[in-house]
Formats: sequence, structure tokens, C-alpha cells
Amino acid sequence: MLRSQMYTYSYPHPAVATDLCVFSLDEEFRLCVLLIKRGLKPYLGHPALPGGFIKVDEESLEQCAARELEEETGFTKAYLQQFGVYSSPDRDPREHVISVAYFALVERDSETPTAGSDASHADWVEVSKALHDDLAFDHATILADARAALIRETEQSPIVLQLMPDEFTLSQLHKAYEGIYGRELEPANFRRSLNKDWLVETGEYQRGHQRPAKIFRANPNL
Amino acid sequence: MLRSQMYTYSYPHPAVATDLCVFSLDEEFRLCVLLIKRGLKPYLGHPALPGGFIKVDEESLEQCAARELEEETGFTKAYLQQFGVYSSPDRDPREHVISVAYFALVERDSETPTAGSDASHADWVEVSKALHDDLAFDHATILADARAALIRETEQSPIVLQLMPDEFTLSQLHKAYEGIYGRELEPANFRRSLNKDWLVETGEYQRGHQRPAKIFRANPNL
DNA sequence: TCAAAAGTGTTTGAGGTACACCCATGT
DNA sequence: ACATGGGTGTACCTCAAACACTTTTGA
Repeated sequence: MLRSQMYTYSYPHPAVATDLCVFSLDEEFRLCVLLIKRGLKPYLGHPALPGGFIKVDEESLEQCAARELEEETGFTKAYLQQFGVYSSPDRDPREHVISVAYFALVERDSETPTAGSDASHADWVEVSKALHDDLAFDHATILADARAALIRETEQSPIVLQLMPDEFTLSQLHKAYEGIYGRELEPANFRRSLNKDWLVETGEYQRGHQRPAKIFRANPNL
Repeated sequence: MLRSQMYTYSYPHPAVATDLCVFSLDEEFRLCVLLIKRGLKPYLGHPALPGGFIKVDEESLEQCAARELEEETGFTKAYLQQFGVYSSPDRDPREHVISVAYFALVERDSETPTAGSDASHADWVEVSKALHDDLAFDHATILADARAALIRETEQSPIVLQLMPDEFTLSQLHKAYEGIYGRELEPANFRRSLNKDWLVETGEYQRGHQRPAKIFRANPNL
């Protein structure tokens, strides 16, 4: 470790960090968020959103969010979107910390994530449960806002596909949408409302205990 | 002036500011934005968005935006909405400045604004013209984003009323919507699409050179 | 042949667009 | 009376909700 060095400014500066709501789907295609257990003093032991401070003069907040995502969870190349800024002077007891919040969409399977990560304990928690956990700082508010932003974005773009595995059936996609919206969708209407340009058929079928379901892939051309 | 004092931190902090896109309507109900002429060195003399640095440990960004609005333009009690964050390390040549952008909606008439204000030269410029001015920093990008955010918000809430004078006709409101959307709207359909709960009739009529128009007021209960 | 999931068709109604039309006024 | 902007009615289209219906499999 290097000797501590001081950084001085002619007027006060706040600390600036990114907080990440990393979303994925579990085996049943329910919406989950990645929470870490805090290992440091304010809110020690509490579940919290991953995140970290910006590298001043080196990176933008988008880059900071992407870096933190990789450092803390191992995920790279995830979909990232900024959705909120939290700036109350007393939201962090240590100093005035302004937090810019992003949500990230990842597919759960691609490697075992959260392994080899900074945060010793990172866990996927169903979003509706996470909101009732005793999250550190104002992270419960941030998470609620993230879910709202995700819903809004889902209504007008195919980002849900960022959460899906490479291959999936329409029933699975259906469950994913229901999990995000938090309500049931008529299967027939769901199929029709779905923009077929977003998907391509693989030609394969998933054989189960009933009629086999067509297997789809996300359209590589957006 | 007090002696200069230094503020020190154990790791680098960025500067954090708010930038304001203050929108209003001109006599013809065209959308205008308030621009100041920079009196300081980077981009000296260029038109720019009003704004300023956050008071650390004292205020949130919302409060900072409201304060800057009042200090630089004299407007108080305006509608304020956050819509973007700009954080590229080199967007300001002096140091790494993270800017959180708000748009404000004001009615042009309520007192002469921009008088008694910090900024010696503040002027209303039609938005489409302002976008082609040589704005300081990345303010052209910010302004374009603000217009997009305003359109999105206009589509789903009655914020346009924040721009209107106390009393107005449907034709005037019609023009305001056309100015914001940047396209013409069928008068008949505009009337129908308008949520009548947002308005109350005054019972008065504006007499002009043709059929008199009903005069409305924004519904005080939202 | 039956249960259960996959997938299709059809009716209904809400909401938006286009456009024809009537109304009230000053000149 | 007529031009002009204020204001209404209506036909049409699209799209989403609801729900009845057919298909394909394993057991």
C-alpha cells in the first residue's frame, strides 16, 4: 500500500459514486437483483447494491459503472442504463456522496459470476424480497426506482432479451415479462404484442411433457 | 473577500454542478430557452446554459438547481425535472466536472426575469436556433437531450401548463404543444386528446377578429 | 383418451387519425 | 356576405383485452 496522499481543492467537492442494480432471471425466470454484504463500517453487514467511486480525470460515470460491474461481479459486456441520481447531503454519514445509479442486465448462466469478485458475499435475491430487506443507505429507494425504470424501458425496447439465455421458448420469455411487470399477461395477447423482428427461430423444439415448444434466439441484428 | 481556503480529501473528488435548461414560450407560443453569455475564461463570451456548483454538505442537487435558477434568473417556484448526467473527464478543461442537468418550466411574464440576476446577459432564444448556436462545453448536447426529455414528459403529464400564462385559449395551448413536439397537430384531434380534467373554463371569452375563444385556466388541483 | 402446455382465431372496445362540417365574429 | 379562426361529428384504422378454440405431446 502506498502512503496516504491528500487531494486539495479551493472549494468543497463531493464524493461521486455509481450504484448498480444488476438484474438477472432465476431458473423460474423471476427477476432477481445482485446484493452484496457490506464489509465496511457504515451499515456493516447489511445487504447493499454494488458500486464504487469514480476515478477522477480518468473515466466517465458510464465507464465507472462498467468497471465496478466487472470488478464486483465478474460480468463484462452487460447492458447498462443510467436511471437516477441521489444527492441528499446526509445519505452517507461519512461525507456528502452523490450517487449515480445504473441498472445492468445480465444472463445468470454465463460463467459463475460473483466468483473471483471483490465483494466476498454477493447473492441473487428476488427483487420483491430484496425491497423488504434492510438495505444499506437509500438503496431500497434506488432499487425501487430501478425496477420502475426497467419496466418503462421494457415497454418500448427489447432489453428483456439481455436477460434471457441464448436459447429460450416463448413461454420462458412470457414468464420473464410477467416477472418484470409484476402481473400476469394473457399468453395469446403476449405472443401477438411481441415484435417478431426481435426473435429468430432456431428450428429446434424443446421436448417436455406436453406439446413441444419452438426454441428462439434473440435476433443478432438488434 | 475572504482568504482562500483549501479543502482536502484522501482521494480525488470531482467537481459537481447543475446545468439548467430554462424553458418558456414567447409571444407566439414558441419554445425558448434561457442562455447566458459566459463572463469567465473557458468559452468566454460563448452562450451557455445557466448553472453552478453544488454546496457540499448543505444541499441536494435538486436544491442546487432551484437555487441557481433563482440566483441566475430570478425565477422561483418553477417546475424542475432532472433528465441527464454528463461526466466525461474532459468536458471541462479546468478539471473533471460532473454536471447533472435539469429542465425548468417557467411562464415568461411573471415579473421581468433575468433582471437583477447574476448573469449580466441572459436572453431567451428559440430552442431550434439555440441548438445551432456555438454553445459552451457540451451544452448543445445537453439542450438537445432536454428537449427530448420535455417531449417525453409532455406526452404523459400536464407539465405544458407550467409554461402557460394564467389564462389562455385552446389555440394558444395548441401552439405550445406544436412548438414542443416540433410538428403540426390536427386542431380537432388535439382538442379531443386533451385531458379536460387539466383545465377549467373561466367563463370569459377572448374577443379578436373572429369567433371568440373560450379562456381557460390550469386546474389548480393538479 | 385425457391432462396440460403450445399456439391460433375472433369479438369487442378504446383511442388515434383524417377530414367534412357547422359556428360566431369583424370587416 | 365572406373570410377566418373556433369548435363539433363521424368514419376509419390500429391495437390491446378477453376468451373460446385447436394442436401436440407424455402418460
